[in-house]
Amino acid sequence: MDARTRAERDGSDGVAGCRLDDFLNFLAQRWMSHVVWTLAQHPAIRFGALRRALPGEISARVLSNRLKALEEEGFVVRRDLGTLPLHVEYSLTPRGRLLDAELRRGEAQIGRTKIADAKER
Amino acid sequence: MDARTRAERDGSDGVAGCRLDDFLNFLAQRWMSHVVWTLAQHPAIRFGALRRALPGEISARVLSNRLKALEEEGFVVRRDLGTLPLHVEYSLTPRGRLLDAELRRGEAQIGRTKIADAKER
DNA sequence: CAGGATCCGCCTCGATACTG
DNA sequence: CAGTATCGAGGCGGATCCTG
Repeated sequence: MDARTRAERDGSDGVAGCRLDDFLNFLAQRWMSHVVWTLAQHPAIRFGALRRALPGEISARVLSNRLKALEEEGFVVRRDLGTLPLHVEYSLTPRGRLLDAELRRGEAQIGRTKIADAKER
Repeated sequence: MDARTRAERDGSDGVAGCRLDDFLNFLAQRWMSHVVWTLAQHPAIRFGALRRALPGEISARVLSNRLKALEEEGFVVRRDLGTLPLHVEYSLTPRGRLLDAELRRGEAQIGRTKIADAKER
């Protein structure tokens, strides 16, 4: 599969907004910000607990994808604690905590701003 | 059509990340940040010029949608200058300039960070 | 020129079933 | 328990055609 960023595929390199674009896409993925937010409230948390801690129903598949992505970007560490029944803990890295701080800041900045849904009309 | 925000549909009201979620979705829509960035470089700019000023090819339909969304959120003003051939100018509101500043700040914060694509694997 | 209307492919997510 | 594999549905964005 094409592993390049969207900015790269667009040939829009060198123009402001590229890296930012990828960053926004990364964060805007469904559940992503919730996952970060929830991880930030625990020193470490297991897969199932994290899943239940999230508001609403997130499928295991998606949670797994998000955690993997976060890990790849260095926001999260995965710790496998032996076996049977499987125990895995996730926690934010220092960089992850920075991200959380940024998100909180963003939320504060938005303040009372209302943003309608992003649907096409 | 369902005009509620995703956060509302998820029943995740009251949990941190809702409004932020919508905001991220809003900004992460394709071309959105580029449109804001480009608008910020002109006091006012016409539809076609804006279209050509954007890096890569954006369809008229999508640009129209983005501008409409930005206008609805109070980031952009649309000025219709008489008729034939149609002339329409778009420009950022003070609030829109604030948004641009935030985006620039975000970009600076990201710095040399690389974020991989948001695709599923 | 500035868009609206349509059609359509692709991607993302959700649900379900399965495994070490 | 912590995932992976597979399938299907819905939504977003691109292309094309059309109009005041």
